[in-house]
Amino acid sequence: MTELPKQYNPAAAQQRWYAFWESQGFFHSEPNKAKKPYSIVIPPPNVTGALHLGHALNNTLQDILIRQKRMQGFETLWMPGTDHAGIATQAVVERRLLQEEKLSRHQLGREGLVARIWQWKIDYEKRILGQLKEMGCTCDWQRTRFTLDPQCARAVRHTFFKMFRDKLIYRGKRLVNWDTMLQTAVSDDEVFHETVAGNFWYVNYPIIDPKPGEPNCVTVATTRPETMLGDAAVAVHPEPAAALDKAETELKARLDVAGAKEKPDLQKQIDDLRERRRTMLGELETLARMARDGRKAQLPLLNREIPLVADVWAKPELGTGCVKITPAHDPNDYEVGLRQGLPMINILNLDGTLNENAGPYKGLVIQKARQAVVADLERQGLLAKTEDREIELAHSDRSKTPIEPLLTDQWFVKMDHLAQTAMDAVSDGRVKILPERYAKSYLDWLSEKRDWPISRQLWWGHQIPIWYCKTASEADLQKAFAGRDDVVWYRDEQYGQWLICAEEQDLDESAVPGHKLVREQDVLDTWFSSALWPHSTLGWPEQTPELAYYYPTNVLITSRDIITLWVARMVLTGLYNVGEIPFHDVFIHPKILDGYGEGMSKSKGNGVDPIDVIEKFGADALRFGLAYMTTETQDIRMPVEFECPHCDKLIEQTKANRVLPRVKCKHCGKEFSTQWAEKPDDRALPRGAVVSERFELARNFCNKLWNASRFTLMNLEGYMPGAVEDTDLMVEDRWILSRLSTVTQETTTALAEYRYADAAKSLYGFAWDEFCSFYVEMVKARLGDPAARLTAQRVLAHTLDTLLRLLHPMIPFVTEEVWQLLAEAAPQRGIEQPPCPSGEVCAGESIMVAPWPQADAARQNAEIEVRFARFQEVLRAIRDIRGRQNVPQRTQINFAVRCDTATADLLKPMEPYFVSMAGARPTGWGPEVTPPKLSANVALTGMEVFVDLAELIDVGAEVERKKQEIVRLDGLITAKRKKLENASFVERAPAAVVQGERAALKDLEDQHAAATAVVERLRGGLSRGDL
RNA sequence: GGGCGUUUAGCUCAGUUGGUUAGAGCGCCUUCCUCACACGGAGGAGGUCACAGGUUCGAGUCCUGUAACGCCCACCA
Repeated sequence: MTELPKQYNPAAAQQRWYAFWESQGFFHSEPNKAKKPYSIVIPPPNVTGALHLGHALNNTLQDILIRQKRMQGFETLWMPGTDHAGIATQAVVERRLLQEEKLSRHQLGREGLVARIWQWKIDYEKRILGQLKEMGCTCDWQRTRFTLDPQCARAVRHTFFKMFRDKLIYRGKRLVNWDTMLQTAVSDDEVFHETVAGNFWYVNYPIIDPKPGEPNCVTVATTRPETMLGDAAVAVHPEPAAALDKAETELKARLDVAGAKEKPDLQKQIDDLRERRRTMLGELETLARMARDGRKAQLPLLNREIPLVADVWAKPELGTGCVKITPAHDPNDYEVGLRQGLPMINILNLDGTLNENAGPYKGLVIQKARQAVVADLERQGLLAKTEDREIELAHSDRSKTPIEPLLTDQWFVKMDHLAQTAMDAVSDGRVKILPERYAKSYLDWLSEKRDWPISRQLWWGHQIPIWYCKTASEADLQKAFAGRDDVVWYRDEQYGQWLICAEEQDLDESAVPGHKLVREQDVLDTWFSSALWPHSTLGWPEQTPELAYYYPTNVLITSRDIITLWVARMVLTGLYNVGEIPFHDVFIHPKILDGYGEGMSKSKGNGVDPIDVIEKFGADALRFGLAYMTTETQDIRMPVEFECPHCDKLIEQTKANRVLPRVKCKHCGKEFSTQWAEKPDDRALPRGAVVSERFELARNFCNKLWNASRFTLMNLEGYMPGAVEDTDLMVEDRWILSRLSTVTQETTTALAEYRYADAAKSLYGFAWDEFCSFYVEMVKARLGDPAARLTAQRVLAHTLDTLLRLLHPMIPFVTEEVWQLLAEAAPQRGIEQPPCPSGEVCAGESIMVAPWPQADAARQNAEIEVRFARFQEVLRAIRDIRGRQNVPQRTQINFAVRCDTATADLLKPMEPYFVSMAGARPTGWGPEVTPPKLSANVALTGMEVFVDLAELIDVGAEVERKKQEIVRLDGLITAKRKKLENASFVERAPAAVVQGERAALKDLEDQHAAATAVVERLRGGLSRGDL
């Protein structure tokens, strides 16, 4: 065979084998009654942008399961696709349009913009799917779906129609989060709060016709003074005294149970409250009475009369005790407005400018209006005071601009019943969320049962299938849609119109003769289509064979931030549409954080592109590294480095340099560009990849495996298939087969429980520390011995073969590369009788479809493992002495072991391995062994190893070392004796533990004696001048 | 304000139902380019397991409290 390179070359293998697998159709799945199904739907990545390391993790974990289940004989389907991500994608494309062409979406028009977004989608979908392929993902690409494609669109239409017909969808005026830049409503989940520096303005509203003893104005505090233009009232608590009492009682209750740290703060609050009672209560009570009397205040600037109202929303313990009520622009005030029957005065246009209700401020944007209002108030002497204050300001997640609460007409899904079904599915265990703690946030969120706002004023998405008609009578509709069950309608009394919903086909604007239908312009929330993903991709609403076979899917693997947005809604629509849960398990994987504990994101500049990792370390290393880091509780912290394109050295990424367009390499002094490079001279520089050295472990591991394979392949000449005779097996054979069986079991169980890190560590340890460090080393001699060679080859090939199969789901490329070579060099490998009857077991066309190894419990051999452990101990002792005495590797040393005869019998057969693995020749075994005059020793449990060092030894150093050891042992012995002298320990601890402690003590004492003896011998040697 | 998570070697993390002298990888030190592998081999240094109490014969592990960090949720003028 041709010589293999010393280093595994991932790039070539990746390209070759992915193309091969795909051409063989291994990824494609069809319903197959002869096999059990195993299916996963991908969390469809947004077409907003390219995938990052979080996606790489998510998809690696899915592919590992899919590949393993495929090998286990399941008919596996991994359903791929992408999400149109309505608002996110439109926002990205609009922003770019504005930047690069100075065009707004209105200049382009709906059709034009949607066409642009489609082009974006095509580009990014291609890039995303390409990234998944480079990672080795075995999705069934023939089934790739997109949440906006005709099949998904049909599912959306059917769901909407069904819900509308079932009266689960309604239209209503609600205060929504309004994004003035994108000009759409966004849900609470698309809003983030950010602390910004702001002000707290105190404004005086004059009282109309104050009577004697009454204040002549009422002061309110606000962070948003411009909203006063929409004020409908000023509220004061109806019973301020009682409210203050209540607040004080609550604070006192908290004071009683509070820790020392909080107490001063609480006490201060109580004092404030009392002060307030003294100074403000009288006036508040007067105001409450005035409110009951229907008195009014004068709204400054607009000179509108607004009522004083008594409402519990006004907390006497806060602010001035009075609060302005702006029902159309504040969620709480909205509630007050409803309670008090106040007018809802909207002062905003959809673009964030003020409308005619704002009088002279009409046309100003909010920021300008605020300045003008404040200035005018000040001029009129109505601004009582201004304070600086930090404000938690709501921002749109998409446009990053401040959210304005706005009263608009929106569509909603009623959640009460639907949410309950989704809660039940998790509560009763039909859907299992792992780790379990995440079930709590799922249930908490659903239990609020807040109606789901599903309309978005966007152009990119599923247009709501509703047509409005104002003029027709119900008889007209009945006539027009006679005999059709795919059209339903309801009366919208508020606007005096019909809402007509069509299940599948769009309605023509003249569908009702003599009347004009107008289609709803809004589109649906992107999660509406994502919610259907598990069944829409399988063909619902058709009863397809796929739906019958693959649904419910087995597991959903996703990250924790979309448990509510997505997971909960999938469960609910699955139950509603299909009548069955969408998946049995939900596995929530860790988040990837940078070295500062911050989440990775492109906008922060700390994001890592999986392709950069693949280019530097290989796809297998990416995958294995991620699996290795996927533990149950810990997020993955990953310090990030730039890789200098000039000298390949790594430069730590800091918060400072991660936002720069160019970075200077501290090693070679040359500059390179980053993702921020925009100016031509920045862009001209070579780009520095962003990577993390946390993948080195995995890269090195792949290389280690490659080299162990290389060794195996180099030694398979003359291989003959066939079973091995049990009597031909050497101790190391039995040992490695025993370990192999255990590891097979561990890996299988770990993956079944989504314990990826455990599976990876188990395989890593076995491959490196057992297979490479011991088995391969020990088998070397036999490979040169014609009589022993064949058995050695067979066990070696079998072990490597099994190891490759166990590793394949995690590192598919290198295992396939080796597997193929192994199939040529050692066909039909397998050690049992007969190894591979049909040849299919071991020498299939690809490791991808080879069977998953079965743990052979009969091969697990405790006795052999004990013998091996003793052997390894002695070996380590010899190497230890060689190391500490600085004896060169090539200098052979002699050693003897004093131990009982049973141990001697155990170790004697290992003699040749001491020679080959430690360059050490045994001179004696057993109880009779006497130490050479000048020797170094290591005392082990029931054994003492002597290395005869004659002229080699540095006696002074050895004595010093031993003295330190004695001190250490003294400490341990004292502690142990004390423990054993403790009567309650001896009485109450289990006998086995006590016995174990006694044995440990004896062992320590033996070690102590041995060390003391060695010191004496060495000193004696010195004093007699034997050196 | 509520909830969740984390805190173990310089760094990144394991540590199973409480039980001998707490582990790994990287980094560091010594040494070896020995015929699979320097992306390697051999050896070594390095930890009062965040802190304070408690339960227990025995606590990194269980309980309570404290602190720091992170995440999620929440309508406060």
